[in-house]
Amino acid sequence: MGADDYITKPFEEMELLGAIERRLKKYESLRSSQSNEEFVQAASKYPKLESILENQKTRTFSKKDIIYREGDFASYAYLIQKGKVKTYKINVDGKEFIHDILTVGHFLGENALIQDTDRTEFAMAMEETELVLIPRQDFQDLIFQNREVSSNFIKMLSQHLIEREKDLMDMAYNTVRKRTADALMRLHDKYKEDAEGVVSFKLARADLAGMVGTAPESVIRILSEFKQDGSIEIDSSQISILKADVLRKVKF
Amino acid sequence: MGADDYITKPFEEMELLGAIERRLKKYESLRSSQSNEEFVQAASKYPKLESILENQKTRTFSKKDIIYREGDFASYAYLIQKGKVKTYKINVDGKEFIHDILTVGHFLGENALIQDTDRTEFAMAMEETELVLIPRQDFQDLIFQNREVSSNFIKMLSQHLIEREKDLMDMAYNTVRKRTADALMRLHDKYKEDAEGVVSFKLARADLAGMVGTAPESVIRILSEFKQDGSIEIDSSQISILKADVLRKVKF
DNA sequence: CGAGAAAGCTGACATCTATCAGTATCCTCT
DNA sequence: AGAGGATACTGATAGATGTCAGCTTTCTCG
Repeated sequence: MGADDYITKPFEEMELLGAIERRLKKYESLRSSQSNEEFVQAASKYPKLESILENQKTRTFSKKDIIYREGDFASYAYLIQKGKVKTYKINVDGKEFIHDILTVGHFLGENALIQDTDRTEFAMAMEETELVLIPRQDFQDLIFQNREVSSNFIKMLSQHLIEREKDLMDMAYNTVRKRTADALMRLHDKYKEDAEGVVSFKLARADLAGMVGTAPESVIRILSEFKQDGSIEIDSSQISILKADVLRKVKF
Repeated sequence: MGADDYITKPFEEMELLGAIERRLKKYESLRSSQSNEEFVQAASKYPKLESILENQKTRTFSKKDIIYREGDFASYAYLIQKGKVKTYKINVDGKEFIHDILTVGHFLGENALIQDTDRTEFAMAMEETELVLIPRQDFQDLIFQNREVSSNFIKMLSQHLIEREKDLMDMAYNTVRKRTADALMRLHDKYKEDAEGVVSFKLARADLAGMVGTAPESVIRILSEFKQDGSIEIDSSQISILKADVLRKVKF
């Protein structure tokens, strides 16, 4: 598959390229909305990529540190080695809209490099976080100088676009209640089960509200409904999903 | 710029490729949300492309004919030669959410070919419409077999993604009133001024509602407000934008 | 550990918007 | 041109959700 195209590249870059190709191949074969997380995890498990990344510069961030701001020049893409990061926009009234919550093994901030623009969103560390820095030029060379990779990137972006369009319709016509259930399911599918087979995660109500596109108070009320019917369990900011099947069936 | 890459292709394809490259270059240099329309118009003005397209198969559709359905195999991309087409999804309750309204010179249905999937949306002729058919394989060869084109496609898709993410936040936090004003402005920017410098277009309330993601009655009420303050003029389904500047400043 | 801050929660309330029902107007097709 | 259907419009109403205010619980950091 076009191996000749990068025969002259240094070893590290070849390996990283290979890993990203594989990541994209994997992605291509999946069509569900949780596929993003899956393929990124698949890539992060690739041992060669791991070893390369260990040799790179890293940087640490404390809770609530801003990693980059909307409008910033994009110097790096990042790989999360430890911690949790939210990417979000802020609207004219100062309300946050959270795009994504990323954890270990996820890539972060690559879009501005692909697009070759300034940052279009904010990224904030939600806890103590360590990131591997992938310099702008390295990343761009990787993406644009190989036809195979480019083709796969096109498909990946196209897939994301389709998902966003579905999100848009959901945002237009679904109730806050359903959107909240959907957000919980996205989180559910992203986190691992514990020993008892229960998925749980720590997330501020305000952040959940930012994912849903609503007010924290509304999220709180809806969560207590879900708690009433035994779908979830709440221990302050820790949310445990007890009945994912029930939540998935929420219609309004 | 990589002319060698397609030296062996037949003349027509070279020209079409060139036109699409130019289309993408043009796009790349623009960053506003109306750029999609602009670059497509730019491409359609390219005379060689026009002449090639004249030799292709065309097909006509009557008002309300469905051009393709969600789930269909995507056999063609289309170029609109005459008429008006809406692309939309339908949610579980049967409500339409309109992605786009496309007119003469716009490409249609190319996304499923890039993505290499079935249709993810519906397309319906809103009036008597004539489309040029671009066969699947031709289009895919064009897109994927040239690095330059691929790179530009990546940037284009990435740009669309950024726009959709903004749309998503707007959908989450803006009122129906503001979203309606925004939809009117999108239409305003897409249509040409008449002799008196006024932009007007014919659009069913239900379709406008489908663009905004609300009920037709809500759109009607909001339009009559805009009519009250002299921002628009209404003659049954014909809407004339009189004060675009006022509508652009609508906050809630 | 304790104080102060941050986050979670609850109730009251106003408002926006969806829905339904009914009427008026327009458009299409013969 | 005229009939019938589609579309536009209006009013009434109910329900969902945003906002504000105040209180409680939890967390953080010195």
